[in-house]
Amino acid sequence: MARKAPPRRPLRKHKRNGEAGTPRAARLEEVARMAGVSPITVSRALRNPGIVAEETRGRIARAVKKIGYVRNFNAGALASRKTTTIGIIVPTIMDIGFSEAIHGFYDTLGEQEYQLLLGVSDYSEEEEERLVRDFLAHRAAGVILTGVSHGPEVRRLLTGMAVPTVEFWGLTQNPIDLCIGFSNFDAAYAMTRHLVRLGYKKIAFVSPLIGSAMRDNDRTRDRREGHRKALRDSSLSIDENLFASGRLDFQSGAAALLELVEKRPDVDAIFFGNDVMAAGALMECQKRGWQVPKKVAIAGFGDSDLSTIVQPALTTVRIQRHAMGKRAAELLLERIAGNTQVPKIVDLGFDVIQREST
Amino acid sequence: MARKAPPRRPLRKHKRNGEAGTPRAARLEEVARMAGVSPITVSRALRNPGIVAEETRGRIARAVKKIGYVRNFNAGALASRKTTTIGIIVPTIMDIGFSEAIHGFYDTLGEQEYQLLLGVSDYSEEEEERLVRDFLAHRAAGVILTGVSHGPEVRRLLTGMAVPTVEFWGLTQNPIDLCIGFSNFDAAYAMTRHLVRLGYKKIAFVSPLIGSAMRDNDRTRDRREGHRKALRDSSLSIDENLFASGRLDFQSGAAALLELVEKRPDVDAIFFGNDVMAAGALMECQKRGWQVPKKVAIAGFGDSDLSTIVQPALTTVRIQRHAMGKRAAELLLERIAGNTQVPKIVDLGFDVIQREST
DNA sequence: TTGTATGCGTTATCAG
DNA sequence: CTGATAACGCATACAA
Repeated sequence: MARKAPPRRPLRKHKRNGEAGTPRAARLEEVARMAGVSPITVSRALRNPGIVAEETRGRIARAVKKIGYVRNFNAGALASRKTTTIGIIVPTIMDIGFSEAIHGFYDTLGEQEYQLLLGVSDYSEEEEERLVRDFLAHRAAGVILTGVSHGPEVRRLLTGMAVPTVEFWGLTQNPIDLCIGFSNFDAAYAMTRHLVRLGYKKIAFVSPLIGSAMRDNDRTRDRREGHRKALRDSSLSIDENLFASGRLDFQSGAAALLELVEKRPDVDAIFFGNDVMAAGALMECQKRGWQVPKKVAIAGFGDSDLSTIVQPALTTVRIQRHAMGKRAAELLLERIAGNTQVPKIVDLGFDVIQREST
Repeated sequence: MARKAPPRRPLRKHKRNGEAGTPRAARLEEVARMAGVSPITVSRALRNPGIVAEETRGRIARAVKKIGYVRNFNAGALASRKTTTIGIIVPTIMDIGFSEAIHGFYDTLGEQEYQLLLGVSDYSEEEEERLVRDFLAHRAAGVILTGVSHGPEVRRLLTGMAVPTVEFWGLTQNPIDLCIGFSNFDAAYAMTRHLVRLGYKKIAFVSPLIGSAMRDNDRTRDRREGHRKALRDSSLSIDENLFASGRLDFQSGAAALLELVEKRPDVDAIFFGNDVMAAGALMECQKRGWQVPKKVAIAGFGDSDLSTIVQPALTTVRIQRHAMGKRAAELLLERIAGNTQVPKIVDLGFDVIQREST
């Protein structure tokens, strides 16, 4: 029983890269050796050329080129606990509004040597949370979220890890960190009031449903509520037959138009929660020879390119899509840079654009 | 002179995290301590739960939750020399075609726990090269590029680091690694031949110009050349007055139409290199009361949603936008997984869709 | 302006 | 199924 433990052989120090199997990417050290300097000097030359002597820098540059050295952000991030990665989540990229916002980010980020991690949530809070987790696992320097309502974990994660965050496309008094956008409620309210002023009495509202789950979301809900409030404030009755919804595409816009006209033949205006649906309805009117806005007025939301192209040109709500992205990125970068003077809530507003369809 | 060197004080081992200043993200080790296991076990439980005893796994899960641990991909990537990051470069996201392709990637990547680094090159080869470099610095597991012509460095970098790569939206016999798409040349050729068969003789072509540099690119060039070849093969003369170009938007489509009609009043068909421009031209015709296709036939490229909505519905070339993205991601993932049976060149083809505008 | 020593948080490898 | 140890490639802190 009382057997002695076997004498402990010294553990063989294992080299992970023993065999010359897979070719490895070049390391800083190899560049350093070739340039006759230390690795840290190469590192400096690459990140902050100004602080390295010109002559040294030249030798390093040559070595880098010759060896084909490519930086390793992962190692760098680990050592410095910093990254130049920004994570952004949009519900979809099939909506030109979000595409344009992303375009806006790019105008700011591109020049600043930041990389963009893109997440598409498909309007799902669960998916959004998963994506936020991934961004944090990447130790993203900042995160941009669409809208102002998220799962509870999202806020906890982001504040817990103290990651600069911008919520855009909506407004709230209690942002996770910063927020920039416009009030969906106010915008819809304004449009409906505008329609009332034009003399319309039976004003319908169409909610776009989105994502594979075909749900609405906080933005859509806010718009619908803004519309309802405007009706109440105008002493117009709220008739549930004047509400419809449908998938966010041309066809469903046309379908919603027909549905409403059938339910309430006397409907005199339809406010679509999205330009695309409004354009679809406009096309349907054209096909059927219905005069717009004579038979029925049509308004959209978003002021996409479409709205000036269709006939008649579409009355719509203009929002600052590109600016929203651009400014969001600017705010985020300032925040990351440690600027404490960054405004926490930025309202970019909206405009009701009266054209020919109302 | 002969002063002795001062006795070497032992260097103070510096702790980087001496002060309790910035709160640090929790580490694997802390979770391990709380769960009463070693860090490596936690690591395993997180990455591959199956190989850890259920009971152990439970304790670990609880500790993770309590501590609020979030994985650190940077450290993981460094240690394993692997990432779950895919880099993709598109020329723009303002074109619905690319948006839809990205959407396609997502349908594949999302479920596979990969993250997406997005690069927008704005149709610039220099920018594309910079982005590829960034992706490599992130040690992306794979890269997806738009089109098949790139700066020379791009190929060198990608092959040099042996990064699985898919080029999409075009076809070439000599891909960097894999490629999937359709022949822009053949597609345009087919459309023009189609127009010839319909009896048109004066068939114009409009090249969309893109990016802030307003250039064309290999895809556009291929389409134009396909068109020219079709004319030659049909024994139709090539008249430079039947070529125009303009920014890729509605307005420029309308402008190109007017320009062509002015230069060649007898133009009987116009093939636009992009649906958006074609739709713009269609709108212009409608405004002016020009019958389409009676006065002039109009064809587009891309089969976007627009094409079925405009009146008359637009004849166009359908390409597999969503499938291109989805399949590209599938190919890439198989390649990353080490599957050597992946086809190197995948032709998704195209279809000429005859509607009412020709 | 450059170099030395050390740590970043994880995973591969090998042992049990 | 779990653990001990040594890398992974770079940047910070400090010294020279």
